[in-house]
Amino acid sequence: MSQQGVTPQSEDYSKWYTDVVLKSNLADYAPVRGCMIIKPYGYELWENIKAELDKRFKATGHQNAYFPLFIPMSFLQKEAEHVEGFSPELAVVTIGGGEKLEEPLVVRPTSETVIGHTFSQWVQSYRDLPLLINQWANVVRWEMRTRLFLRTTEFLWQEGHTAHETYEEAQEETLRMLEIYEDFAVNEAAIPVIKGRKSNQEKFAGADASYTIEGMMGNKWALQMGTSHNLGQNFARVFDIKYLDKKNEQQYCWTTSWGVSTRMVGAIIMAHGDDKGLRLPPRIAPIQVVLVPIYKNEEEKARVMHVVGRVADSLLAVRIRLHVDDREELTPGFKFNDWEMRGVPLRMEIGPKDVTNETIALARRDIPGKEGKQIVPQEGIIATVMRLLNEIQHGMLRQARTFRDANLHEVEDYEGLKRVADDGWALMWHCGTAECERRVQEETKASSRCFPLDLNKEEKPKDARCAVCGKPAQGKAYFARAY
RNA sequence: CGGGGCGUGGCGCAGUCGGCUAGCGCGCUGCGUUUGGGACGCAGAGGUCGUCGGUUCAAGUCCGACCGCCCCGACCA
Repeated sequence: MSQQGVTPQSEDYSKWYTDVVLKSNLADYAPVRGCMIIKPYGYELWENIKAELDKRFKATGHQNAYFPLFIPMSFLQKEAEHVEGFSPELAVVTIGGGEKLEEPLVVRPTSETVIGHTFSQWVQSYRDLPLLINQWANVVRWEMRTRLFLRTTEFLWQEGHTAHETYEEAQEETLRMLEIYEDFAVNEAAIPVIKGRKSNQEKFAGADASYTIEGMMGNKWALQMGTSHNLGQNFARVFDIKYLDKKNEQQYCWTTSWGVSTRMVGAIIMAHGDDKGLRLPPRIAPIQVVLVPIYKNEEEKARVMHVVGRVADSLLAVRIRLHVDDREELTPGFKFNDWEMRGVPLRMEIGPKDVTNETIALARRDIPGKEGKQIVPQEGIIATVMRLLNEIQHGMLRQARTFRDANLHEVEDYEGLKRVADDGWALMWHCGTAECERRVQEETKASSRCFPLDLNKEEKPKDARCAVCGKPAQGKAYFARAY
């Protein structure tokens, strides 16, 4: 790298983001436009995200399976809204083995259709329900403009697909998975999120209702970090997913789908990163602790490395993800900066003084400068590290929440919305109509994010009117600049 | 697709009133000295100047076309 560090956020947030992704070794541009190469460090982060989500899916009775990458074009065309929504961004295969194909194959942009087709064969009776399936896969959407992790032509994700006997069960599932996403975001990624329902305009093509978790990024823009859809009987009808109920009558199933993608990595970068680079929450960080040995000569090296080895072994033994940076050609100072840029939550230094005093120097990534440093005894280091990692995890969530809450504003009218539109999120009564949302987006660049579930529980006042157009309000909605 | 910027060793750039062996910083290799907040010295390796065509005694430099990338807007997890 020619220059050290990353572009400051205040100078150019978007440049900062790209710098962080490239310089912290998460990913790189690929030779194909809009595609990326996820490097080992970035992939390990994704694997940790994946493991935590997968654990939660299994715990709620879901099973993993795998469906094909290629989908017959005719499948997509069965659901009118679905095909209309996706056709502009499809990659289509027309030649196979040198021969023009009878029917073009779509590279999956999502799998509702193939899975719908399959479900129709798997489901016969109410005894087969609920059917709870998830798949980890790559998908392709031909986007006009791409950004590393946030929107790439090909991305990795998880898509859950379920079928149920009743609308209520499907709705329950839809919200259960939304809560799992929230739980992951808050407790693993340390990002507070707002759960809400998408407006008609923003919902998934083919869904009856879409739900979202929205997170606030460092520039106060919103990012949809996960979605969950109640698909009603839309896909059941076109793919003939039917079951025989207890009264021996044929019924259409109620289906759901839900997904989280590698975009989550982008969320983590932008919700926590600072001018020094990445900051990773300990629970999902590929490296939780980096240990930098310090010595001047062979004699010191021998003494230091002896202690380094002992400390490293003890931490590794209790599954702490520790990395010893024993590169000889770099100075400790360089390593400190390097690992800070790469977001490692906790740094340990062991030098001659520590060998003599039986201590270890620690530096927290979440607290900059001297404040975040301390010298601790080698004795009891496991407990110390575990405690600190836990504190860092909670500290990061607290910081993100304080920032987020400081930038949420309730507004009474359109003027109020305009005032906060490019510097935070605006909560207001909203009619939910397409015209209104289009107007707001054109005039303020802010788009409707969601009707937050928590804030729309109570009966709304009879005279609640849209803050922008004055028509009867559907509920309270957040508007914000969004990725 | 519209607006803006840019293509020169791995990365960041200079060189562009045409002129001789195409430079600089970082990185890389070797050796030595260094090492508690981005070390230093010496010796090296590495470039069909985005592509194609034109003008010229001579093109990184001028002209034309094309290709690609990045940023800002219209579609989306």
